[in-house]
Amino acid sequence: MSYCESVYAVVGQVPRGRVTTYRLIASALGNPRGCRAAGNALNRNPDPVGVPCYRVVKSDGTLGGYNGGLPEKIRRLRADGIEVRDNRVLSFDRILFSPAPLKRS
DNA sequence: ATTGGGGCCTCCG
DNA sequence: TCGGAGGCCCCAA
Repeated sequence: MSYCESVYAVVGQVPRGRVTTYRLIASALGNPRGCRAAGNALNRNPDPVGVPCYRVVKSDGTLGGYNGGLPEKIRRLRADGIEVRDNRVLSFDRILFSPAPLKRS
């Protein structure tokens, strides 16, 4: 399983109404420094339906980027009941989700 | 609030 | 195969 695929697998763990960060994803895969690589993987998200990459934000709670455009990312988050203001997720510390470590094969 | 430097991975020549 | 560029980042100044 490629790095990209494992990234998608981890993102799949994030429940509705919660968010996670690029950093946490990289950590779950065993390397906290791979955060940028994780972002790179999500950038070319092959399956926007099965992989809700809009639930992934920066480690400081700001939104980060989105292939479909930020407005779209915000809309999707709101649809999940998450409030966004000034490019930042509200109550970030309360809805932050830490993915379980994933073993790579 | 900005900025520069660092590090991980994938794609393309 | 090898090398370089770039990406939805992070953190210390």
